[in-house]
Amino acid sequence: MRFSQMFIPTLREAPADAEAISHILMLRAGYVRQLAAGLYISLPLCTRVMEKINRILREEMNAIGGQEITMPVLHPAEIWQQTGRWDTIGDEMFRLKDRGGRDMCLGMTHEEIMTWLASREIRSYRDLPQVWYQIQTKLRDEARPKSGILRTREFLMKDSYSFDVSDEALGRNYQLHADAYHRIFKRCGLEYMQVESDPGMMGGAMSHEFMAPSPSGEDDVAVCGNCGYAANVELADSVPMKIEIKDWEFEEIHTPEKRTVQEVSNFLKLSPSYFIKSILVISGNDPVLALVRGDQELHEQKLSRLIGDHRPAQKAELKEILGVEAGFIGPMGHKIRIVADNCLKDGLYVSGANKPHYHVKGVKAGRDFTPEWHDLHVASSGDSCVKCGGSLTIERVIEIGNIFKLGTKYSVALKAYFLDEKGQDMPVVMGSYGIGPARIAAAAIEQNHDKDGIIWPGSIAPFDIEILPLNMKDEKTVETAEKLYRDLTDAGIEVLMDDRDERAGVKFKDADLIGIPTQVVIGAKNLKEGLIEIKNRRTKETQKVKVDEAVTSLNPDVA
RNA sequence: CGGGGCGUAGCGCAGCUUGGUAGCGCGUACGGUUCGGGACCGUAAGGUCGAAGGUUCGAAUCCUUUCGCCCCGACCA
Repeated sequence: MRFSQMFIPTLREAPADAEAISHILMLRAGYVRQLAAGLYISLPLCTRVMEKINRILREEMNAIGGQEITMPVLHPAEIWQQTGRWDTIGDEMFRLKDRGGRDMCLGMTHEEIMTWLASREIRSYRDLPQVWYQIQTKLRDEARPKSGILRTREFLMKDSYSFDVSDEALGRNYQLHADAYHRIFKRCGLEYMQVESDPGMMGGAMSHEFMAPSPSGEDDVAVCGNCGYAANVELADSVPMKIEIKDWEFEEIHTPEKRTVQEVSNFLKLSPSYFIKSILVISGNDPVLALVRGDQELHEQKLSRLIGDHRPAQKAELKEILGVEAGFIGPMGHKIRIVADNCLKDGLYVSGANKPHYHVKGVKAGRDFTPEWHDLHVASSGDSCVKCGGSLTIERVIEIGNIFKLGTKYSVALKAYFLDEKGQDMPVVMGSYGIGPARIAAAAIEQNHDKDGIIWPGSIAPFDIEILPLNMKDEKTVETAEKLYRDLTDAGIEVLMDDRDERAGVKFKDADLIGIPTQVVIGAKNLKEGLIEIKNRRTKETQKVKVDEAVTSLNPDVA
């Protein structure tokens, strides 16, 4: 492809409303343009990258027996009503009516439609297993689109669905997908990890996420450096840092106007880890007192899994239920349900005294209060691994893929049953598996760039090689470039040739921005000695090569 | 949805406090000189100042409403 014939609108300056590196570079290098919040136009270069990624996805999905199909993006409401998600999903679903007044929605995912198809077509255990996938547009009315291409309202997703006769069979397909995902992300040149994740509202039994470390990510994972335990902090278990057990008498301390853990901690010159943080929440109509150590954050999702939906208590409720104002709550002497983080089992602590402007020192679990024990804290750096005791670190990541064991939730709701060998009607056992190709591209940029621009991993770069004839008015340069362009193209290499009549500097700058892994620089001076330069975009290392040996040195199959 | 910020030429910005009819850099077009890391000189085109309403002799500037975009948080099947 010739640069002059390709639409590559590079920008000298980054538009002001871009923040994430991948967003800035995709705009500057002429890969995308924004249409509206969370809606992006993919320009020619980006489209090539997406095709590269999608090809890898197809190859690996086909390799595990996936069959590509294409589902509509516009869905009738009824199917979503049958699984209940029409009502549970809310504003994130784009809804509309057709001319006949029928409720419709735009697909944010395809469990329902895939299951609908299975329910009509799968009759016998002999029809199973099936793995169907598509690379299809999803639409979600995101509360907050952000970070350029990372969180958009319309995006491509590779989503596959497995249909099996049993949990064991599902387990096999689940593992096949996990293996395929590892191959996919490796081939795409990403640094990534597989972590345990919360099946959440997908209603499944087990799920994992594939995460690419990047400061632009939106999730945090806890990773054990020793045994490899890795989990989304949404569910990560951890053992908090141990504290030295104090030998305190039970005593009341006057703490005037000191309400927060931080304030009392400063006042008493005592680390926050010696405090009990007491948080009153209302679950349904019942108050629940949740306790974590002073240096911890209460984990809302863990609490939800324990006590169900809840909300923080209001000030008035707090006073009414506990008889004391916020800031001086302690776990002692209350009749309500109390749940506490495991780490409070041992040791003596400071907590509110249940009377204004007083705290107590020497509070002991089992003696002064008897809670239900659970893991209720947010894992943080420095905590210990629950599996091996190793040290946990927290990393910011971009979610690039996920796999779910769905079980029979959707098949039961949509009556996707089959007859087993005994002639019994059984619900199909399902899994669902997603990958966001645009997120792969964005993560690749986040992980591979420098001050000058993008550095694509070769497998997903828009081109393999960019040829830079530095002076288009020099006959020898042009002649050499044209021949090399033909020879490389004939050798099956994807080449972009910057044939624009631009100054050398402009070509260098644009080439670095665009990020094609290998640059071939053709300049008059070197040409006099019969040489051209091969430059590695990542290392900036340059190697001078004889013109007639160029194709050989550049062709990885030969070299 | 809560909090914050920003909308002025294709892009980046100034002008707004203290109203007087819009400017700078880059880019674009044309001419010339240049030609290995975003060249230089000259000429030119390009803006209903996000939109609507109001105040005023006069509004980019003051007031009201509204739309859009970004960031933080909540949410994220």
